[in-house]
Amino acid sequence: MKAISCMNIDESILYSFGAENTEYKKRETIFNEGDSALYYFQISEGKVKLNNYNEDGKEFIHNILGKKQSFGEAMIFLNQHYPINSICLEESSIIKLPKNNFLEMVSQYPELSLEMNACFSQEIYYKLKMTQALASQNPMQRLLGLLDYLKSYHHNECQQCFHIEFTRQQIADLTGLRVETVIRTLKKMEKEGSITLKDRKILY
DNA sequence: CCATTAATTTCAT
DNA sequence: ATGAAATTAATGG
Repeated sequence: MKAISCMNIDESILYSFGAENTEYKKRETIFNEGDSALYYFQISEGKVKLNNYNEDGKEFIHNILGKKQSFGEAMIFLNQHYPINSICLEESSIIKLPKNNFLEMVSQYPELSLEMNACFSQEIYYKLKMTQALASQNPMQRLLGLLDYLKSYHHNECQQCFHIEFTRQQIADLTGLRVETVIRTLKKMEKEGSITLKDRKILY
């Protein structure tokens, strides 16, 4: 299956429709839960996490996105507020295109709609798989759900050579597990041969 | 070096 | 078995 990085629109097209580039520092917020969704965002450089905090302050990360990936586009088709926060994990350069300009762009480049449908489909498919995995009490099932989800972003079909570029803490926050549980479960998985741990890298 | 951040272990529950 | 706290390792200036 072709992996789809959602959604990578040529930067020059974005600029021609009035997009602007904003630099963010590490830990800086791009938008907060409750803000109205007014822009399409695409990462030019850097890394962004989408998260929430539960009632006792524990973080849940929905996704971590990198170069050439977009976020917030689903909300553009709704008159809704963001249900999540977006925060930069490192110094990042983000292109943002106002909603109306975005819609104008899509109407002039209808093929973007198709691409976007493909992206949304992919997203929904893996979100469902993640939801299934997260419904399990078993930490290993949760981790496998996340690993499959992440691996789906990349084409390489090779066995255990896909490097998970997240910290243990981030993995914990993505799966709703504690960091110690992640560490312990990863070790168990290595023993069973489902992953490889080299130095401190996780290969799946 | 020192400061910061991440990974792992220890220890109490 | 789990998580908070302490310890150890690595990274960056």
